Amino acid sequence: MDTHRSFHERPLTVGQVAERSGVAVSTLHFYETKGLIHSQRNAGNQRRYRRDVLRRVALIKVAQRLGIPLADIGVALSTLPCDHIPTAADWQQLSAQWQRDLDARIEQMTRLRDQLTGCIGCGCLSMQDCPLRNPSDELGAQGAGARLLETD
Amino acid sequence: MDTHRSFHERPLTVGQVAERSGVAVSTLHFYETKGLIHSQRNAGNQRRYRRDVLRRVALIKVAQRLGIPLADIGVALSTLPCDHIPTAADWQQLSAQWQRDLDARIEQMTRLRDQLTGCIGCGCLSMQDCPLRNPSDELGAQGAGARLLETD
DNA sequence: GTAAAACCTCAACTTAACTTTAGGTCAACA
DNA sequence: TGTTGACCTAAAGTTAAGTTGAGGTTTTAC
Repeated sequence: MDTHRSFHERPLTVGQVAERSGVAVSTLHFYETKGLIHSQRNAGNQRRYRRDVLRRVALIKVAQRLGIPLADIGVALSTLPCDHIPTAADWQQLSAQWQRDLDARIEQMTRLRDQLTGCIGCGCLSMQDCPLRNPSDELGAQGAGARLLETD
Repeated sequence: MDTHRSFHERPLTVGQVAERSGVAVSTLHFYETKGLIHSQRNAGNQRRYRRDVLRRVALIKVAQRLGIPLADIGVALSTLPCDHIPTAADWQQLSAQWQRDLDARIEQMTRLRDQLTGCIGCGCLSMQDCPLRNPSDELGAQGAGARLLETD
């Protein structure tokens, strides 16, 4: 039993993490320089990862799919404890923020789709009061707010 | 009447396009080098734009909000006619593709949100059969497919 | 008719997120 | 015990999407 546990808690090499997470070794090095992940070193100066790094990398990738820049992901990840392996509650708190982001993004995309359908797709080429003109329709994590769309 | 029409069809300078579209002059130059927009030159070699360039720029920005890279936007825009000012039908055809993209993106985001809610947010930290492991869940225009998410 | 504002080109710089290369070290195994 | 594959660092290169700067020309406005 103890043997079994220690097998499963044996730290991972960078190559193993790369293979299991699907990112390149160079990317893991890169993430480490950015402070997104952390490692211990063995006697020969090689990286050894705790297994929860896999979840961290997974979350990085999920966040990237949401268009969140690495710097912001780093800030979010830094709320995780460094002194112990994150618990379910730790992860939950982290993902809650991104769920709100996602909800907002979905809503904005939906609005965009409706506008595209109702405005560009239709005959309102003069765009007298096209909803796409709305300058306050921002797409959160993307940063850039919509700009004024003039009549043509 | 004729005076009025010619006023409205007078070509725009790059500064006017910049102001009315909300993008920088340098960006318009840049878009032109990428073939995303086109201009005529006056006697003094200055750019003069047809008014429909505003719609083109607007569409570029909408597409960018969807995460579509400029190169792909260029391909889509190249389906517009160069020999005449695009009609409503021309624009409609173009936007139809992006509506499908949008639909797909919205669906994927929704799925992602549900997974985040149901998986990372919950206690399934061992992730034996976590939906986020699903390697076939791609985010179209983003290019990168989801990678395998290993158990930790 | 002249001065300021707007325009021109071309090249170099910027940021994000990586990848590649070079030159060396460590570890697994036959 | 040697050699091959995995690792190490540091620096340079890459792509996307622009921005900035230098040096010169055109337009516009008084």
